[in-house]
Amino acid sequence: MALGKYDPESVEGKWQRAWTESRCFEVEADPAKPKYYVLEMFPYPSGKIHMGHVRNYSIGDVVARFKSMQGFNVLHPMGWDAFGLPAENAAIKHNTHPAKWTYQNIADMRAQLSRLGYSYDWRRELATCRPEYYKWEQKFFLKFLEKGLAYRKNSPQNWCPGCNTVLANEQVEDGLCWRCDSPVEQKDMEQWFLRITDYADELLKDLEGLEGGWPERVLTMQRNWIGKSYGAELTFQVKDMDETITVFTTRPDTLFGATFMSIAAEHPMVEKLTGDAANKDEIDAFVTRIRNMDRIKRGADDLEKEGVFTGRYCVNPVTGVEMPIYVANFVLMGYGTGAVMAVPAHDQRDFEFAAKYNLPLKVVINPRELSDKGEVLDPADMQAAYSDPGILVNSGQFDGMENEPAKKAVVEHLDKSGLGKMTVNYRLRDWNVSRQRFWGAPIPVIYCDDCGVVPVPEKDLPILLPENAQVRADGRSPLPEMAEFVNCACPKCGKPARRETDTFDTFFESSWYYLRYCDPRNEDAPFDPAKVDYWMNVDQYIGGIEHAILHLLYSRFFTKALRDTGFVSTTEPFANLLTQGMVLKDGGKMSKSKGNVVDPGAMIAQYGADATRLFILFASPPVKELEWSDQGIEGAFRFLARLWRLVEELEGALAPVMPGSYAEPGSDAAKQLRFKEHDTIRRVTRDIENEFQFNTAIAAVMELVNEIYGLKDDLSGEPGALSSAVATAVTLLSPVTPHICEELWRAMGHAEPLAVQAWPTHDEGALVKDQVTLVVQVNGKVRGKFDAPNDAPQDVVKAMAMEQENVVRFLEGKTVRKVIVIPNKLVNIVVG
RNA sequence: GCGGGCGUGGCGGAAUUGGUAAACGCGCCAGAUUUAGGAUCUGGUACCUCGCGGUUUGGGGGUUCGAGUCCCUCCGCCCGCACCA
Repeated sequence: MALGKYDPESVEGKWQRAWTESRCFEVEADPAKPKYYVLEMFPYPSGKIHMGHVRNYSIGDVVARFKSMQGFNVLHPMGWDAFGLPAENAAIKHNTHPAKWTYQNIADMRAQLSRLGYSYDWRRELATCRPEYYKWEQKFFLKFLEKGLAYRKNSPQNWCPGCNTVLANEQVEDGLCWRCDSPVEQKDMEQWFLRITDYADELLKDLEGLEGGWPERVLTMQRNWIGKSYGAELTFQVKDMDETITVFTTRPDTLFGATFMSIAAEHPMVEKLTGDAANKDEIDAFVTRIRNMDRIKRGADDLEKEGVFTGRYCVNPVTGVEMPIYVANFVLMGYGTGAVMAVPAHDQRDFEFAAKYNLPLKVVINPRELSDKGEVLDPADMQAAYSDPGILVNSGQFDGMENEPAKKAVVEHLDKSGLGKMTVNYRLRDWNVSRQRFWGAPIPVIYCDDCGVVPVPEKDLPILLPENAQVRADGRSPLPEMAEFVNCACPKCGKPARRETDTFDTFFESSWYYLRYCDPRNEDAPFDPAKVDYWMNVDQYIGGIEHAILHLLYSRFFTKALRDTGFVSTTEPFANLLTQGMVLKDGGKMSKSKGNVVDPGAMIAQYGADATRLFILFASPPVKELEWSDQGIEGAFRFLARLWRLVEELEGALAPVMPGSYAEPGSDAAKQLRFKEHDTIRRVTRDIENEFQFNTAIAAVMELVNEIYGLKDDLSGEPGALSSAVATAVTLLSPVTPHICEELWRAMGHAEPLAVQAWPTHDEGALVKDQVTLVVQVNGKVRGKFDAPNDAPQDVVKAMAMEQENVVRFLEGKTVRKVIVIPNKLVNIVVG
């Protein structure tokens, strides 16, 4: 069989068909075999794959093929995160149903992905918008309701006017909608929440177990997001009212210095406190202004502190001081209790606020240096709050204590009268999963005038998204207007009732898809627990850093919630996480507006899938950003053509031997090639296994190919040596560029596909050289090189080093003080 | 402010973890071959120097026979969180 010219298109099509026909990537759970689950974050079916997808999925494919060749039973699935807004917006634009747009895009993208030759088990493909899929999350929701993990409440929520829906806290970035960048507003709404805060501590603690497997950056981001802080809740009596206000503070040790109180504009007490205030109008105007302020402005750190006095006071429980209560613009309802005891001497914000409104400062923490001198900080001298540690003063019985132990002592003192307790506070809020959009999974509850909120009985699932819905031009969901959807009978009393018209946040779907892949066609259950037990956890998860908090936190929570509702036994979904870097062009992100988008389809058409994969894996290590280079992909193509020509030239001489199989004594050239061959096996295996350093693994194969080119003429009489080395190069490269490698493997005479061959292992014996080259240094500077027998005795090596011509020159007239010998590597002669 | 990461040729990036800095590739230069080529092959390519040699991993200092790698310090860049009480 003559190879002819390298034509990627025909080679790639041929092997893609061959893999499909041989079903070599289809796998089943088999407890007798070691498993490996490699998963790439599934795409949103936008219609077109981009270079980010190619990078993500190429990384995953190398891992999958490599592990498979190493003998693992590899689960490598692909599917579609198919609910979401773009489908709805496209449907509005083209006056069609979101499903139609979505399924068309899925078909298009599946075809594009297929052209890249990824080793997916396509039988497991899923789309989250299919009732067979979302049915099960409706069931999960019912279980969550039963367990109290889902609940409904009315509260101020993030409203995106651009998307016409609420957003979870995680979906608001710098006050803007994560999807459309509209400024997010606050709106009081009745919504469904999942109690992710119940898991705050576990989510935080279990991050320790992910150490090493997950990037430090992601762990840190999750820790910050959960935001655990230790402190106390202290309760203050409102003067002349039968009301109390509870604050959260990390500094209970400064309680004696609390001179006023600040509460958030959204605090439920505002109305009660100001009901009969003389300046009620002024207060209301202030509260309204702050509440309507856009989030970016309100969150800016240069925003001037301002507030308004409510006319009410509360009583400091330890000093009896009457503390004026202010509504202040810097107090957030979403953190702690929405009320802060103000200690202007020891908190910078309170300091600034006190200066503006002329409120008293009281020093209660004294710097140690001053205490040692018998002095006390004078409020009149203070230019800023003193927030460092110190010794308590002006604090009654606690005077003289260190402030750290005083925290506990003060709280214990208050605890006797029920006014204080140590608490832990989290920044994390419960997850709002309601969305006022159409293209999502319906939330399975019914509202009955008599019975209230009634869960849909399990037998009535799935609640289907109507196929005859007509999307509205204004973007609002058509569901509330659809009588046939809304009107239903109360499952409890049978009277007419109304169906919930909100749908789930799309992150609900992506929080468990990795479980469904284990058993995607199950019609009786979300998955067979035995299959999930076999395949889970995901051994290697690969995706973008943008999901560091959103999807990755939700999925971790979901796994724990499903564990507690009896669906799974695992507690963390993803053992190892690789966050791949972005693909850039001209130093920036590829975007339509910049006009710097490189279309993968065009690259594949011009250079082939193999060259595209090779370049994207070679140009940069996976975690780093990758700068797209048109010359770079050309170079990748050139290398493949060079490899092709090598096999073509040697074709008649090559025998279908296994990689690394040549072991005859042979000529020096054969020995040299054999060394390179086994060294390459060692390096490539190590580079892929340890750190996914595909770039250096590829470089190693290139070196081997260069070596074969250099030695081939000397080895024309030893075809076995050449055959073995070529087989090695082709095999080691095959996870990266599988098509061309299959073709060359076949050209060597092999009958079985390369994809199902065993990954080669190196022979230590081949790495032992008779002669080694050592470097001689004089005072740490390289002065010569020489060859010596492998593992020659130190004395011999030392003597040889000293005899080197150039070394002699540098030793002249000097005294040798010390000679350091690193066996088979280096000699350093220290002279003085 | 808090936390995480990074800094190596013209460029992307290597360096078996303390042992020849710049592997591999891109680009560039020269030559060969070719009707021609953006194809292919050979050689060169960190900087200074004709050369001997000297200098070089953001700057400075330290440990060591030996430092890109370890320690201290300063500078710069990127990312995340942030009026968090």
